[in-house]
Amino acid sequence: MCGVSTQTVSRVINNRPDVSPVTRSAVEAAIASVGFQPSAVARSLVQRRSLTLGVILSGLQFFGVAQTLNGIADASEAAGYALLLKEVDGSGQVDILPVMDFFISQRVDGIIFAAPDVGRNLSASLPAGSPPMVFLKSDHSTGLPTITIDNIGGARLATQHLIDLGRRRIAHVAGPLAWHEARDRREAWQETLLAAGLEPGPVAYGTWTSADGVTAFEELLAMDPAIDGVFVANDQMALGVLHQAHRRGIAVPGDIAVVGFDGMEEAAQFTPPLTTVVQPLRELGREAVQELLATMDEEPHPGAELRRTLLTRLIVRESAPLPASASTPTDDRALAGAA
Amino acid sequence: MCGVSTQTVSRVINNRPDVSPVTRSAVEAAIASVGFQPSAVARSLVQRRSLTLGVILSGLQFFGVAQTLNGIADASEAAGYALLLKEVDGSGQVDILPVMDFFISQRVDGIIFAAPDVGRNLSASLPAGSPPMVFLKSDHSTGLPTITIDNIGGARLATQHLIDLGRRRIAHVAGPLAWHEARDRREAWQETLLAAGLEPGPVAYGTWTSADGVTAFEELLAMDPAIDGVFVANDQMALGVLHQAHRRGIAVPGDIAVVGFDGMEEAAQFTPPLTTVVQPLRELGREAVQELLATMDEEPHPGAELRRTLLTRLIVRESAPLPASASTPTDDRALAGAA
DNA sequence: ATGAAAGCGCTAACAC
DNA sequence: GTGTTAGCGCTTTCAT
Repeated sequence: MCGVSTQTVSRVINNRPDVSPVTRSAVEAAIASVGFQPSAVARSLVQRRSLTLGVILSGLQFFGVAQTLNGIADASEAAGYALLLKEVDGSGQVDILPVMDFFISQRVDGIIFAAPDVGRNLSASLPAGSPPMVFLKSDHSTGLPTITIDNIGGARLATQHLIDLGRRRIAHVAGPLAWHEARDRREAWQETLLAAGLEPGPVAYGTWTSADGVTAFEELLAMDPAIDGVFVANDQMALGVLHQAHRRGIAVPGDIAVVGFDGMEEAAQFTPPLTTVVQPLRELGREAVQELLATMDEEPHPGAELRRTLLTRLIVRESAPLPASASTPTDDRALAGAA
Repeated sequence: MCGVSTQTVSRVINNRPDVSPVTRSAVEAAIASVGFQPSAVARSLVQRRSLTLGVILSGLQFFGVAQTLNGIADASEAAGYALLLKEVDGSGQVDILPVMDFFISQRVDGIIFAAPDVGRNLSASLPAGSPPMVFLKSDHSTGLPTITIDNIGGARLATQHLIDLGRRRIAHVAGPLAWHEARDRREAWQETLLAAGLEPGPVAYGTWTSADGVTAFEELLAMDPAIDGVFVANDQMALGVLHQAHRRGIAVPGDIAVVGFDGMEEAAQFTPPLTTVVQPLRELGREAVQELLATMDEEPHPGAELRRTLLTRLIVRESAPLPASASTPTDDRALAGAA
């Protein structure tokens, strides 16, 4: 100590009121001169909180995941929390337990789970001292605190739009069914068609990539050359569909109308510009953080099950334009439940 | 303690040899039954290392950044290191010092700096107890340990390809000059043209987005309607260029040939498929981690300045096809310096 | 307004 | 093989 000693320094650092101005500035000077940085590690140890949130995700290369992380980083930064990142292998079921243990040993104050899917057995076997968690991509049926995009509503929007356009033979390009999003979108597509008295068209599968969109579209055509509409489960695969249609001389939307899902910015510059369902993904990330912080504040209610759903909206562009007789149904579902 | 006491437990956890088998299994049983997780925080405190790497980046929404992070996560996971993530605002100069202080207070073992640019004054003013750092996006002139993509070589490759194609009026769509990548690519474009005895065409600027590609292309046409080739500084903006060309009835590559930069997977499904320069970004992330770990091991050489450059390669597609008389110059530069 | 003592959960160094 | 002692750098509690 270059003057007085230890306890007072702590008080200065934490801006406690009970320090005399002269002592304070003396200490501050000393700190600055040595370039001293208090150890967050030691502080975490004694205070039993790390001001750190754990994030577990997979598939950073996908638009949606990166976008969500963006929102998470944003909100946690604003709240003064650091982010401990864990990317897991996306293929196959994620074994969540080791990751949980890791986060627990790191004493994170909360965990955001944004990997594609969780083992069903999870809720039962959560380690004892687990910090609060929020799940972003599971379905609500798990009984875990969950925030999701309204995939069902979004897919319904997309499919209904194709129906309103007068299409009758509507196919679907789905994502890998290990992803909850892929299941929901396919489901809603099918139900919407049935509800409209139409027979569902063929389904092909891809792994979200644009190259898969190409092959999936080929499969659809092979299964039924007469399709006049396609709902594609994400924008990247939709790009592949548009590409292959162009290559084969199939007019979009003339012969086949195409609707995507994601709302990535680039979709407006596809050829033709893509009608797509916009997901509030950044919002999703922010919500997750806020929800987590809220949960941490009020420990009394461990039973209050969180199930929030963020709504989507349809952006209509040339790949599946408005019906001729339309009024203004562009944003027929607002972004509710947010902020 | 449910049997013996503290030190032995530590030995069991760390798999030390000097524990009797019976004691070991007893302790392990106890640990499992309580669901005990050792505190990484306390361990960090006493060992003065956190097994954590700090990553500072901005612009997660951009293909390149997310891709790099992917590589970083990959390699650090493999090496048993956790990742502390800090996203900063990309617009304008990043004030790195607060972030450094944050990381220092968190006692990270190393720092990867992947934000667009660093203040020139940095090298001088680095805090005293800074852990080893690696810079991914700065140019080598800073005197800091740096790993970069060979933007200059890549841009040269792209431009030369257009020249070889017989184009004579070659324009450029550049990124924001605050990014070192944008500066290098523009520079190399210009030099390559001059070296070939051609006058550089017009330059327009964008902020990496596909929408900016549209407007930038319009600006180029306004400046010089006779351009017959465009080198675009990233694939997303190139998408905008292709889109706008199509909209205006300009044939690609017939009237104007287009070459991008990034090598994003989707480029193969653009209309027409995009000729582009592939960057080994995931590799870049991995290299960064490995370099950092290596530096941490051998403290003796603080002066050994690291300056590695990862080479790019050109993928030729329809937007700027091979010259008619070509042999096989597709991969005329290999991915050297890697692995 | 300041200091002294104790302890957060672990490991290193040395006994035994 | 196992226990003891000490201390990592901080904050709490209680004296002064």
